[in-house]
Amino acid sequence: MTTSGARPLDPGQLETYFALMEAVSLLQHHVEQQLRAEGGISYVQFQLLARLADSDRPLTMTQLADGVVYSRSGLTYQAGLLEKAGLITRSTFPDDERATVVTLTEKGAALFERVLPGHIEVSRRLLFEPLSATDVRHLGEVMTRVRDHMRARPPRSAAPRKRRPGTAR
Amino acid sequence: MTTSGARPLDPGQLETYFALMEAVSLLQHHVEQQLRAEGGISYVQFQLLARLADSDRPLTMTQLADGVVYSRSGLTYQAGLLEKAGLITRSTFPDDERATVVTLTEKGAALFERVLPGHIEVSRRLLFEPLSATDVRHLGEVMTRVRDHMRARPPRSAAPRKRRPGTAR
DNA sequence: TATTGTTATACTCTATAACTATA
DNA sequence: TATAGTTATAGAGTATAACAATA
Repeated sequence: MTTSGARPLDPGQLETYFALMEAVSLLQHHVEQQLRAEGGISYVQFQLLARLADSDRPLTMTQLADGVVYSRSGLTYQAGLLEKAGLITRSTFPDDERATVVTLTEKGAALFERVLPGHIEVSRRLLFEPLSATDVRHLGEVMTRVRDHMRARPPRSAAPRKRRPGTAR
Repeated sequence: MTTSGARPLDPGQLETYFALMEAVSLLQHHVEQQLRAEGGISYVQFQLLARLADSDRPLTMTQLADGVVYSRSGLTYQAGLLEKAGLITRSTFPDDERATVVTLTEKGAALFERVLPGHIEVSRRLLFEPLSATDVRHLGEVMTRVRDHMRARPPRSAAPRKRRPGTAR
């Protein structure tokens, strides 16, 4: 193995990849700062609040986790923090008592509303300021395609092992 | 206060922003998995090795940190790990004895070479596969512009400005 | 005094595995 | 047996502040 990736990228590709990674790292860092400063929350927590704010009905833990967090316990941890801060509530889902439904409290909704403008302002100042309308449209189109591609194509080599259902471990 | 960012984004902008953030989050996650699985290193550590591999001369800690890590102690921590793993060495810089110069060991260079193909393969499969050559060129051009914009325009509200001891907080 | 880097420390976050309870 | 979620726990990473040494 390890020969699977011997084929080099085109020169421009590597540059593009690094520019993308570095730019987004910087963006993430600034966004984290803004959210922490103005709302005392992390970007992960912001995403969870955003999902709940976006949905007109409560979400189960599993629905909430999707794409935001990569382990169940990670979500339980974050939900615990949000609940302790009074931003969400958790309760058993009557239709399936294994599930937990998560609701945004008024305080949570208010915090989200309070934090959102600054969040948008950061993205405008750091990301959109140097871009034309055409750039933005193209970037959005391209990254949407990439995102959907990734969602549809889960890891191949990244997974340590194909675990069959029910296997130990 | 909090009205600083009341102006809304154009509809497409918010979508673009979230698509970008989610796509790159997924990409980062896969990349971390690959690096951890094949080389036992994190993306931060990969970046540090990459910088050293890219440079024909050793770098000081400060040069190495630039853009990769946001605190001095964070770099010291990472350098400590890399040194303990035998991937780099640190020694005093004769010309300025305050500085530490970092050198890639043969083992470090070998690890980097070993891990790079898989890294490239992940980026190809997840990022580049759904993109045309034009998309890649445009994406690279746009993200380079954004990156340079961010580098040139450090945080406004987020900056841990030089504060004198005893200031608020 | 300012700068380079390290250390001590506290904190946040993540992930694996074992667990409970429902289906 | 499988699924939803929690808990226990361990480990990785980050940041702030105090520090030492050099410029």
